[in-house]
Amino acid sequence: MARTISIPLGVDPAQFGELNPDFFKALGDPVRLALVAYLAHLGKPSTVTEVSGCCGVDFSGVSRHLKILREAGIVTAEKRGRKTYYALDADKITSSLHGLSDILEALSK
Amino acid sequence: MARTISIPLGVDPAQFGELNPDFFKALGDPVRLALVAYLAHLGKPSTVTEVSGCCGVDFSGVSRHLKILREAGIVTAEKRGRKTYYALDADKITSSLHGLSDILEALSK
DNA sequence: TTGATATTTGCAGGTATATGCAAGTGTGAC
DNA sequence: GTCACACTTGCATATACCTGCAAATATCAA
Repeated sequence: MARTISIPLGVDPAQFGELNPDFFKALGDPVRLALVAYLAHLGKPSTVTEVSGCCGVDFSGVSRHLKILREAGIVTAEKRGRKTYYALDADKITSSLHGLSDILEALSK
Repeated sequence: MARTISIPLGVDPAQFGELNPDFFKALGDPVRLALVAYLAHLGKPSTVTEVSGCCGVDFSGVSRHLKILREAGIVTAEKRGRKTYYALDADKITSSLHGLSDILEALSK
């Protein structure tokens, strides 16, 4: 699967912010979206064990989902001892959303 | 596939705006994201034929992709004669993005 | 009516994704 | 060292998805 979109002919690549399908794909799964909501609810870096059980999936699956979220720049992962703390990466999420907001702004002009 | 996420235990459903995985999943495909960018570039309601050829997929595939984008509330479709005009639905996109922005705001508090 | 245009849908293929269970890795406690 | 803990990864299965081609539908033009 492509990591970035191929800019269509006639579209100025600089016209819009970065548009990465992997970012949206990562959020396009109900479990991962629930994990994001739950991480926001907890409001602090949390472990796989802590967030498991909120989505009805095995913790191994949660681990995999968190990896996908991390690779998409949605969460950060920090290892401390035998625990890994996952937290929302607000800055990266914001910048990933800019591509879309730019499109909407361009439309209203 | 679930249409909405199941709210994790301990999360107040009213705390965040609507979070629909189908919205993000629709944008999580390189072709569909390119279509969105191209529709924005054209800046006007456009037909399947017009946007086809910008993504290297058969027009039948483009038709299917546009249907997915429509069902996700990203584009509108209006039939006029034998043509169907697709256009970005800025309002719906904006409101779908609010769920995420709400999360980010809640984090910074 | 006949034919061209515009789009949608059925079908079949290949590929990708999500899941649970079990096994593996690494770290800390004793 | 030995054990439990926290997490990750391999494997197998089932499901979902994207794609092109061809056929079907619908509208307009002549």
